[in-house]
Amino acid sequence: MDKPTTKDLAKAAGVSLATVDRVLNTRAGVRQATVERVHRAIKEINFVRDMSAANLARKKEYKVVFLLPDHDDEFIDLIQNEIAKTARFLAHERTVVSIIRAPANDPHRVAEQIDNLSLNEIDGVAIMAPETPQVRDAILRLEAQGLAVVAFVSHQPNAEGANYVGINNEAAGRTVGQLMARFTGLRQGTVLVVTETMQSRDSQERRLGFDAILEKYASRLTVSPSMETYGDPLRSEKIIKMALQSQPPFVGIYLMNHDIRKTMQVIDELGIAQQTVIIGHELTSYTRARLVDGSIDAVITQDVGHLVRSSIRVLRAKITQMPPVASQERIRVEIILRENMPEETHSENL
Amino acid sequence: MDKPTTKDLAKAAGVSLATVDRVLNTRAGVRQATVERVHRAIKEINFVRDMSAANLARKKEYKVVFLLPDHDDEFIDLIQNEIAKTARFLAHERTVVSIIRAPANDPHRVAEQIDNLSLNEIDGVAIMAPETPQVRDAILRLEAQGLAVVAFVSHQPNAEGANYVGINNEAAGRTVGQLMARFTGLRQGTVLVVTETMQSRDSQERRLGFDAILEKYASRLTVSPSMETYGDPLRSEKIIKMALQSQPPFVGIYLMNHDIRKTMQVIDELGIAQQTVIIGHELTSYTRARLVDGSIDAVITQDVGHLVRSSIRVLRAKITQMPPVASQERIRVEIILRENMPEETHSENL
DNA sequence: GCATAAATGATGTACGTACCTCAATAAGCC
DNA sequence: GGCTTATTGAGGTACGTACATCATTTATGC
Repeated sequence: MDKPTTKDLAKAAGVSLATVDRVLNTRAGVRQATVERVHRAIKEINFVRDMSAANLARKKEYKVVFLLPDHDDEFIDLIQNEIAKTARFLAHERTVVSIIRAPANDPHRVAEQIDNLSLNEIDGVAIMAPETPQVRDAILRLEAQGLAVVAFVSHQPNAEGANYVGINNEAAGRTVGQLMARFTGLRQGTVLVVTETMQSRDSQERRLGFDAILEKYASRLTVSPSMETYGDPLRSEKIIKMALQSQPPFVGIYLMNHDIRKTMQVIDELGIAQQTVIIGHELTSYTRARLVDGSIDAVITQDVGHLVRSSIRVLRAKITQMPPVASQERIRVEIILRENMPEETHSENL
Repeated sequence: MDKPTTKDLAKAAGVSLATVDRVLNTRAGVRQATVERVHRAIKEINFVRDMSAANLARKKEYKVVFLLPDHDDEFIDLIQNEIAKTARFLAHERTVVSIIRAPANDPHRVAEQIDNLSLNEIDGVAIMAPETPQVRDAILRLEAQGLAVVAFVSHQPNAEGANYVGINNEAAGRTVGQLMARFTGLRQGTVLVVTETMQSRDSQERRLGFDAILEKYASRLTVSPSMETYGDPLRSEKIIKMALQSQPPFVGIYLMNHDIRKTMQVIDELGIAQQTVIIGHELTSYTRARLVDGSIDAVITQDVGHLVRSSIRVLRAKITQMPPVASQERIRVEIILRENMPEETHSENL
């Protein structure tokens, strides 16, 4: 038996093709009873709409936008790179992606950008921005207009409709904790935690998970209060220098933020013990080099390609009102050591 | 400017639609010069064939088969499960997958099964079987008939056409080595290596990587010769008991094979030191439980879903003679500890 | 330069769905 | 029951490609 088509559906439901079409595309002018009849028939004959044919007929392009922070750290670069790569691949699937930037630490500007999107005949948006009331409201406004929204990398727990695509940050923190506990052997001492800002929910969750595990499995270790760099190299230098010099020798350092370059420079300059365990986030060409030369011991990361593709899949599922394949969309907390480091993907020239 | 269609291509190449069709589908009866002209035009206007439309018109289903070993370990179960999940998703893409089993340790029977495939109007095969001359020849025969073949999980280095989809086993071994080195702290002693058989290339590669890293970074550790269980519980018990009792206390155990259940039972019964580091392969519900209760310290695994989907993508690319997206097909060597263990995917009832 | 074969063009149908128009029917109301 | 309105049906065209048939043009060998 071949896959049932709309024709089969019509026959099974005892209605005409036109009515099937009306039901499938939720057009007006069909009695509720008939709608239900068709839906029952759909289940009965196990009808699945051929989306390729549908898209072909629609000649519609799904327009999807990534809204990213406008500062340039390597993680953002990776994301952009991956979006570009995926974009080509997506041409085959009638999906067009583009990127918009907004100053992440200015909620009003971000919200403004989000509002602009609705003017722009767009179907879905992946938003990477810290959770703030302004952003949340802007997201809700988008959704009210029927746009599909996902929270990309940064969770937006108060904008309920926006699916989160990113790792579980608490699990990430716990994982760092576990590695820190094991890699420091039986040593005692203090672990330094450096972050850009503890304002962000992501940082808070990571810290939460990290502390919980250390407390549970490595009470020999003390965790310092989080040092906040605010992304400022001068400040970085000052506070880290202070911390490293004033305290007893550190057995470990947890670099929680994306752009650890500045922080690592300071650490380099000050010179720390060989056996100090340093763990950071996100696999970039910078952290790769650090893993190779051994100055970073482990990196916790998420597959950026997966992140991007998953966001787009979720957006498209929302736009076309299809159920998403949950299992494929789960983003893993990946542990990267020197030896399991995947090859760097050359940015595949167009 | 909209995406160019075959019509645009015809115009650009200065030929008729019929000729474009002949070239695109490599039909006979076109002068070489014309073929080249069309190809040049393809590049010029950056034409990409709309595969959904093509498939629609072809009304062709891609028939793909997974040939799996017929013994039932949990890893195979995972794979089957994942194939089933993917199958539903693939109905939308005109691809039908099925599974065939063959006794992995009987090369002749495997080869026989492979030969049977060619009778069966099938387009592509993913083969998971130990590398043997019989299997290699059977694969070459398939390819000679124009079937697409990938080597699934088990590398087939001598059947050149068969792309390998699976992790780099040497890197996997190195990764285990690195974890073993770090997790054992500064302890000295012996590391036990247990495997089903060292006949298989996969085992050899893992061992190679493992040894290399330990030698380099943990010369304090001695690695035992590989203990081979041959999948036999009685033999397992005997050799492991002997090893554990005769030798000085082990600081670590590397379980290299898929089905570690039996081996773990023996280890349980004998009772080993709490701090002995145990590392195994593949994240199954069994190893999950072991990670949770702490009796296994780490698991090296590959994303089975990714494995399955990637195989299918590669097969389809080969069948339709499209270039595969290399970066997406790279299988990562994943490190799973208790804290970064992904949720188990409920087998999603149909 | 002619016969023949090879290459190319022209045209139509099909795939499964969307979307439109107009006609036909059924339901709801007084 | 007759009227209006809400539903439903019938049929066509389109999307981009595949595939088949037949007509026409061009190249090839002699």
